[in-house]
Amino acid sequence: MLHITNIRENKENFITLLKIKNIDAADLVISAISKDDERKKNQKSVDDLLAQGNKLAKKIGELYKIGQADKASTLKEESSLIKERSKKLQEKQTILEKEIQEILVQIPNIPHPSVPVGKSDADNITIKEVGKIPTLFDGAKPHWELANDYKLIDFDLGNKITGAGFPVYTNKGARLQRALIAYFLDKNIDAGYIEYLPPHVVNEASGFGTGQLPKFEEDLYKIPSETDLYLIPTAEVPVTNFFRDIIVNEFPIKCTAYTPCFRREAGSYGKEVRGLNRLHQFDKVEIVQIQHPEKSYEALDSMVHHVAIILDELELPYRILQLCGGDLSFTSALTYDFEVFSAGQERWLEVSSVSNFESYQANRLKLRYKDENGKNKLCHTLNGSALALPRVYAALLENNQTTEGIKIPQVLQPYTGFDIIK
RNA sequence: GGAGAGAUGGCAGAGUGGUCGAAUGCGGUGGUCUUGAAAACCAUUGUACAGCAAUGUACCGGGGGUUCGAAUCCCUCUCUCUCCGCCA
Repeated sequence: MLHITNIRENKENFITLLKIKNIDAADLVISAISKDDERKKNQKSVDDLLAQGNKLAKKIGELYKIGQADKASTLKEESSLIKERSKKLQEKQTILEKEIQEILVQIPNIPHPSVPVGKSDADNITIKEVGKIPTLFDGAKPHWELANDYKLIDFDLGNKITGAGFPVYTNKGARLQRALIAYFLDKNIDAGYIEYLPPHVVNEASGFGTGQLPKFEEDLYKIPSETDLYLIPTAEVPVTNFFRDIIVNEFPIKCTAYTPCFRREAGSYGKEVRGLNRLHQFDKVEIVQIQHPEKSYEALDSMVHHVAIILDELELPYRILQLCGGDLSFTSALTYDFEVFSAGQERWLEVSSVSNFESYQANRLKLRYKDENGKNKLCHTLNGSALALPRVYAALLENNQTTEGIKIPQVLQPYTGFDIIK
């Protein structure tokens, strides 16, 4: 959510920049500002009235003290009247505040000026392509067939106990999954990230803090109870919300967490979701940074670099994309996607998304720091996957298949305890 | 599941109807002293909104109520703790 004073100060600029996201926000921006004008005016009336009431109450108190309570009755009446009037104005104020909030949550984050214009993922810009696309032998297979042949993943079993999109990993398949998680976490810890193992369920306030709620409720699994809870769609939600309502005094804050992620993914069917390509539950290791606004883009670069190193080590061919305005998420100002080439399907699969949210989440979270003048300012938040498991897993199976079996990259071998799956 | 206690500033902890945005201690910041540091001493130190400012207003877990006036009284919700039961 954007801050209203920020919108006031950058009105034209914001409207222009939002066009990069293919959004015409002029009406929203204008109505937010005019509602806020009204809010300010009304606030002033309320404050004046309350000040008057406070003065009266003080006077009455003094009269009582000096034993002239009889003189207080007209003042009391006056005070009652003021109270009635202020109550009405306060109700109006509450409504205005709510209306402004409702407008603000509809305005997406402002894209960074460098974000390329574009309609869809077809317009994303390839920044870099690394590694050689492997040429496979005749009879090479996609990962869902490999997973079945080598008894690594049982999709049917998951289907039976839960439903489509909830695979069961078995034997070396489970071990490989666990190895990847441990390897990713170790890499992140080595890079200075503190490991957390958060709850996999969050409350509504957390969902709001990172921007999933209220707009994207249909993407989440909800657990109805007296206080509604939500299964996390990413570790970003619990981890970033650690810092809700906090004034931090040291930068950067770097966190990493492994969690399963739960997503409804309503409306995606067919080839796109085959095998591990798109799941309702998947494992992911996330990195999160809380940064000083002046350092956040530097941090974004370092996160991109960090993810690249991991993919280098895994010996997977990958490319880095800068998302165009049309593909950029609601809350992001700038996002780089990582895609690995999965040779069995001959397609690129997104395995990481690294974003700077600037102060968009921080404003919702009330996550602030003290600047050199002691004034509270909003922090910047960033996060990225390092990495999402299933598609890395798919690419490893597909790219490393040989007629002898599936070879495990060297860096993973200490974690798996085997170097080939036969 | 049963019974009880509680929620106050960064932390600890006072405050039961008016002078309380809130004592005190710790911590933080600035200063004095010191070659430097520590100690000691002095000062300062919550958040948000409105305002150029002076200042005003709101906030003592959330919401509502009583009252001229609420951190303080009442209702309600949430959460935490203790004891008993159950249990990984």
